[in-house]
Amino acid sequence: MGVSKQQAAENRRAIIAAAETLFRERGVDGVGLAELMKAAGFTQGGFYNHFKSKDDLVRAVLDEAMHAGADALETAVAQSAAMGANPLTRQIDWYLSEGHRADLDAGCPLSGFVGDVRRLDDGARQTFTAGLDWNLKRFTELVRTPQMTDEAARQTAVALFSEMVGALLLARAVVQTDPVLSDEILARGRAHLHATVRAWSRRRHAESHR
Amino acid sequence: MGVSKQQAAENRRAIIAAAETLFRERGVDGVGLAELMKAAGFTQGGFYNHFKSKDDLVRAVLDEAMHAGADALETAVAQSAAMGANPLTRQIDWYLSEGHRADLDAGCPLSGFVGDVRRLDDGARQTFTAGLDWNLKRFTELVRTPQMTDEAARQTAVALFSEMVGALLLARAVVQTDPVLSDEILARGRAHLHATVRAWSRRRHAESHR
DNA sequence: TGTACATCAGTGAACGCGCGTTCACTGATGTAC
DNA sequence: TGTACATCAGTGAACGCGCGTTCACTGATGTAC
Repeated sequence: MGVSKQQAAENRRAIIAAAETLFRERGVDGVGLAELMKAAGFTQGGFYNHFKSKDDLVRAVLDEAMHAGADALETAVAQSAAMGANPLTRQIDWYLSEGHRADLDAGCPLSGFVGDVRRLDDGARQTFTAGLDWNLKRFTELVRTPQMTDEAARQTAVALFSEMVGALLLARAVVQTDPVLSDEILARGRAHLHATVRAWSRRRHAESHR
Repeated sequence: MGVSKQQAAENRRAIIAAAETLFRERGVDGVGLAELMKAAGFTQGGFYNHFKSKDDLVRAVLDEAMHAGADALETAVAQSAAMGANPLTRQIDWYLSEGHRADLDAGCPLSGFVGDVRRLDDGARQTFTAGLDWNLKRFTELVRTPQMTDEAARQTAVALFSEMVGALLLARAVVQTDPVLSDEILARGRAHLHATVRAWSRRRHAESHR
């Protein structure tokens, strides 16, 4: 068909975007290349002009998703700072919101792919691991107060994030069959995480008055 | 081949057991019926003597896994009681142990299937939901102390279990690529959950001295 | 700046393969008399 | 209790289908002169 290099690069991005949506909704194994290429607006054969194999695409999708997730977190933190809000509290509320539960396509890639990643190839697993690593480091900074040790901040960040992921996944797993239970899991997760955040600030306060 | 009714029932159980192992390791979509029947010691065609379809088998597997998971929890609680140990603390330590992380085949079915269940058919999702529901009720009883309200016990149980599931899934997702991070997630999960349990007993103590 | 040609992203048909499911058949089990 | 027959869990080949991948071909883009 003859297409400019710029157009080709855009098409590649379109394939990755379509694949990310489909993979998150139905799993990597649940989506064929023909369907995927059609969703991106192309025919099946063109796939191998952009990717060496389906595994290669999966790696590209994970890579893209992790970068987008990191960007989204930074944007949210910057917005919270501009509004004078606590970025951590806002992140908790967004993460365990009904909107995020429904937004499989574009939500947190760590919870989106955590169930599949074990079965993906080594490159995809490394990308996922790097994304989790970055996320936990960033959370550690958000959790941190001047009074906290490195150790305490890290401990808190890992525990907080684990609870966020667990609550979101459980809420998503049952939302179709028991929306009331699903809502309850989200609400109790938010309440508990808020209480935990409040508990530290109280502790910090107490320590600073010693 | 001509087989007694008892033998046929045992064979059905063997197929379910083989399927559970394979489904947990590689996902429902990642396992074919031919391979599955071979793993159970039969040829492909016999499958439909026991199940109406693959979806029917998936439902049977979920059902079996949920009952086995419930039995395992009751057994653990009874053992803890017999030893005079706190069943909740012991459950946390087991759940976030390296052994449970490695034991995909027979560990908690809720964390084992939470990633897949969204994509399974309605029967399987209902079985999963019923299993989660039971589990949260049972956890609420384990968490409960005479001083706690129903509401507080339920709140705590849901938050605890979410964190356990999230930490286990994240630890499993990265164990191959970064075992140090994986171990850290488990250890920090245990530490945080223990601290949370301790915090309630302190609070209960304080309240009872009012 | 204009012409000649190599590049390569696109098309769409085809490949072998494994999928879930169906089928005709076998023969010990289990039942009816 | 013994014989005749229906049942049904097993076998293994076959079905159509969609999978990931390969291929020959097209034609505008992009480069060399």
